[in-house]
Amino acid sequence: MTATHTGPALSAPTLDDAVGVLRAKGLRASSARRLVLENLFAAEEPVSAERIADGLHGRLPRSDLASVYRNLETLERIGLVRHFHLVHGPGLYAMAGRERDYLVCERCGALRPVMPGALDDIRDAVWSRFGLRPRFNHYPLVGLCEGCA
Amino acid sequence: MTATHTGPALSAPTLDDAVGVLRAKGLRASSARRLVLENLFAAEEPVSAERIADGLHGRLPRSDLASVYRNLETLERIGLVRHFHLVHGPGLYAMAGRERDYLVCERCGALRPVMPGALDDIRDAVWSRFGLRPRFNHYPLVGLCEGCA
DNA sequence: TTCGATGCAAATAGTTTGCATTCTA
DNA sequence: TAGAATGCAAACTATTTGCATCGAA
Repeated sequence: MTATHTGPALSAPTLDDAVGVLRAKGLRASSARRLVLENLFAAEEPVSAERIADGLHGRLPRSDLASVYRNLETLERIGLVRHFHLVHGPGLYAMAGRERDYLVCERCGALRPVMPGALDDIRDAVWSRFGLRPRFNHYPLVGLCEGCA
Repeated sequence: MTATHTGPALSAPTLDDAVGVLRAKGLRASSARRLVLENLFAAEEPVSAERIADGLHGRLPRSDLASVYRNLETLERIGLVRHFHLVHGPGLYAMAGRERDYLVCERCGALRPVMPGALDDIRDAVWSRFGLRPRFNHYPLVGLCEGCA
């Protein structure tokens, strides 16, 4: 179906670890590929492909957008990277293990990140009622916050 | 924030009801607008703007895609129509009150529609823990089904 | 020295916008 | 008959693909 990697996040706390994973998978650690990883490690927040291509607004060298997309797809396929969507705008990418789950108010736009474990009860409830083990890190939970409800 | 109508779904079981709502809101019941409504009433499933523009594959006259989008936005703003997204592909539109919530398996693509009320427990749990009243009808719940987990 | 990866350009999908014209209320 | 809505074309955003070339293993 989707190319989404669904196993456990690979452990890659540093660029060198990530490069090690690449090699272990028989993939090449090209300079463009490393640069994508450098961007992801340097970014404190999840970033779009566009933002990676412009080197986080020039902090790093710029790279080709199509190659960025190809590399993000590769890195996601092997579990080093995850991407998700907010309500508007491009997909956002982060190193696996750094993701948060997001709650978004559809009226005021308030965005609340929570640690992935915070939604485990909810996940369990969906699993026992519907036989689907949901991840809430691909799409945010969209609704009305207390102020807007 | 978004133009999404967040109040209760308007009651419009027939085309004439919907036209009545339009007029009550001071909006015009142009023929293009009516045609969009006819498409939505005629479709058993939620449909894309493109599919409406081609008259449900020719069952109805075709209309201009840009106008279809504009009309869907108008109809959604006043609460007659809702749209949501699955994992891939265009947004899908349906008359308000006809929507389902969806559970999608990210591996095999299995799509399971449930009545909106079925997720009320989950909604309540999210509300009490996080102060967000989620709707699960804008994005599906994405995860792994029993077969794929 | 091979084949995976790159960079450029062009294509694609989905949606939005500008504007002169048409039609509803 | 005023202004809302239309239809066409063009722009736009996000993403993907084709292909000749390059470079990591």
